[in-house]
Amino acid sequence: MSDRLAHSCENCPVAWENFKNLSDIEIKLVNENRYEASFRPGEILIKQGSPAASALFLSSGMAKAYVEGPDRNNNILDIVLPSSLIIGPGVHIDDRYAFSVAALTNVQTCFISFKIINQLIRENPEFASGMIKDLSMKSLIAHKKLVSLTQKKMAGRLAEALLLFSDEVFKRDNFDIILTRQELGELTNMAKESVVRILKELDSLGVIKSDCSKIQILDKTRLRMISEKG
Amino acid sequence: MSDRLAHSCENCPVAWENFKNLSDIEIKLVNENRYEASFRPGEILIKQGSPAASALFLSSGMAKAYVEGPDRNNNILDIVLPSSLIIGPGVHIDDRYAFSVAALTNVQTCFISFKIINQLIRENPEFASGMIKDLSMKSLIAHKKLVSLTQKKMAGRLAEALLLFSDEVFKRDNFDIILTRQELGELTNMAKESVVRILKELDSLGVIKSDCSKIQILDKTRLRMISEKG
DNA sequence: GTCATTCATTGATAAATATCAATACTTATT
DNA sequence: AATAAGTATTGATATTTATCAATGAATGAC
Repeated sequence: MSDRLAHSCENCPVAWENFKNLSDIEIKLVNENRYEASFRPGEILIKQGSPAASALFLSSGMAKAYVEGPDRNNNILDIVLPSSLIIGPGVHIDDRYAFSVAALTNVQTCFISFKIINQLIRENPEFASGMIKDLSMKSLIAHKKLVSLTQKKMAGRLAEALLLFSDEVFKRDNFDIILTRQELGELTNMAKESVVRILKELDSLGVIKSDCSKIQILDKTRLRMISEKG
Repeated sequence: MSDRLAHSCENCPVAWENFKNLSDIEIKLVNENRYEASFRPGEILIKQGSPAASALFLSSGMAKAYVEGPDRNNNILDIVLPSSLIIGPGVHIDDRYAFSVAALTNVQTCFISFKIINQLIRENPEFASGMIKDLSMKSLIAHKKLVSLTQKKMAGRLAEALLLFSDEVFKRDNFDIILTRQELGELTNMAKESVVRILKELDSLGVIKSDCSKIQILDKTRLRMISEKG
């Protein structure tokens, strides 16, 4: 992890949408209290339980947000991409991060002191409102995830994960999945062996082509059906 | 469901904590745009998917918040008690309720137009901040629920639910559980028959006494252990 | 009070999924 | 290149949990 200060928020192409609600003076404040850092794959950006002092943004790369359960069992909550605010809900409650974040690729990040964020919430109602929208959106996603994990069977959950990568993360139909089978299991709540078996099954059905880390979606309509039918 | 306007927010003993951040004029505004309604057990206060115009508070009674999955499978998210804000996260996003709420007992409610809430968010930074805290707290609870539902086995999940009733809802060790076995299953993500079997098992272990709707916790330490060990 | 309906319980069985063990394959390191 | 460590795959098996079917108990409607 190497530190340096670079670029500027004013014209950042991957700035958080809510920063558009800030005045020039306010965005300058953010910019002056911003620290860049870069991470390599596997390195931990945020550790669950540690004191939460900053909000985090990726300027490039991908990371995973996950909760560590008892017995080293993890649940991957989300694949984190640039432009999205990473701020554990615990920050507003008990000053602790409620989940961990680890780099999946090389990652460039900006840390912005939570003091500044808090000040902006109090000074700029539009910004506060944007923060509420952001939290609400994440809450909605969490609801969906809960229903998916509890009501769908393995094939449906894995299909959903593949669609996440295709539609949201890579925005293409063939990609190098950046998660191991173990991690895919942590995302979809199943054992790594089950991930392997269901990938193979989807492959033999002709819905996808799966060769180690390379995934190609052949029949997206069918994959969507499997995802929805559970 | 009968309507009438009564009491007043100014000295409501079960007012939402965040209303304490409002000025006299603001609380008056809330009070003037408030409608009371009462419901009987089973009646639906909020229907998932319907247009979201109001925030809801219980002034007395208990309700269940639940998401309706495909195929009439429900997940009970939470038991709702007085003093807590009920406002689907969808309200800030797409003006739809993201979950349903149904009365478990006779229930007195206050509906407060979301327009007013939104206005207060923009005019009163402390109130906005309180709203962010509230959303964050709910988000934290959702994380915990996710981990619990995916990583614990049935006995652990049911033990957790019993502790919820004992510690949060009734604040006593013997109570008339207000959920059917079916609903207990929707809360803990298991079949109603499994609920019956595990209650029986906990009973024969001497941890609880379970007789239809009457539950008595005999060994809370042990119950907590079962809940934590999974 | 009687009937109908929902709710609770039980046992038997089936389905879903995890675990274990062995092996092959990759990747990084010396 | 040889070794080691993590990763992927496969088959066999065990565990967990749901489903089905039958019955009794409780509750509400008339």
